[in-house]
Amino acid sequence: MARNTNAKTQILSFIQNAKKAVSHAEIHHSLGDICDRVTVYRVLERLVKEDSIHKIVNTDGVLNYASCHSCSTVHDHNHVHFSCEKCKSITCLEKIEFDINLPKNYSFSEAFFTIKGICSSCNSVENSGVN
Amino acid sequence: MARNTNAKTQILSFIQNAKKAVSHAEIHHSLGDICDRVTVYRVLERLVKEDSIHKIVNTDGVLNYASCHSCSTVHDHNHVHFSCEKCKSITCLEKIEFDINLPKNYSFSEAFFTIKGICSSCNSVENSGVN
DNA sequence: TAATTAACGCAATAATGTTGCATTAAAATA
DNA sequence: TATTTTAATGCAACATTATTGCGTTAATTA
Repeated sequence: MARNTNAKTQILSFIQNAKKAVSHAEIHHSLGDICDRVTVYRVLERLVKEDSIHKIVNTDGVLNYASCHSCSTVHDHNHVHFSCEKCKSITCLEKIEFDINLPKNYSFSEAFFTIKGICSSCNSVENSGVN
Repeated sequence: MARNTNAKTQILSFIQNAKKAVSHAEIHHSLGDICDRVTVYRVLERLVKEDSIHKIVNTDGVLNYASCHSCSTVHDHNHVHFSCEKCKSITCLEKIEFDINLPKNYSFSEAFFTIKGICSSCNSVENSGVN
């Protein structure tokens, strides 16, 4: 049976409190010496398998992890992610709808939709002249 | 000014003839000793910048490269890619339409849409009982 | 054909991800 | 609570992927 270890608790908490999707490197650097690099990989793998967090591939190929606040019990992975070119944050845009009409004989399994651009808060900063 | 070298010619030709998007590793292994690993990286970077090929991030974070046959002069990157879970191929599904309605104050730059599933040819193989 | 310099090869280095195995500790149970 | 079980960890080694610097090669221009 799965166990609630210190590493798992802290990593999950870190991801849940983050306002954006975070990478393995960010987690490891931020949590410092609470556990080994390898443990972070293994905990992330476990959390994804348990459906506590989900994995997002950034547009540059970097893997990021996020807990989806709107997904209460079950994660709906088929929503759109937004990747900000300025602050590099990845956020969920769950409100966006899309239709999938695959060609004949294709089977659907999962959708990974990411839109690149400038996020709301970066646009505000830009407009206000502050940086 | 940009130069047409042997490495560039062969790599571009390999990508154009491929029926699916190919990774750096696939290109380097297939073309063997025509050039160094580093050169492959640099040629791919150049080809992307020149808009001769485009870069696709697979759902597992692996970068793949493809020349888009339907994009004659200018590449339209905002179409959907299909990633087959069985044969691992990545193909373009340019016919799929989607609407993007970003929330207030977000700016759009580029869309990366990938759908995971089983492709047509793998489904046919499965149905015919052959493997 | 000579000059220019983009592109290359090679070596070194960094970053990222994986595996094996002995040890540790979470939680089930006696 | 003490003991047992084994999931989870740390550490070392290794594999893969990506980047950088620099001297050399060769594609293009003059």
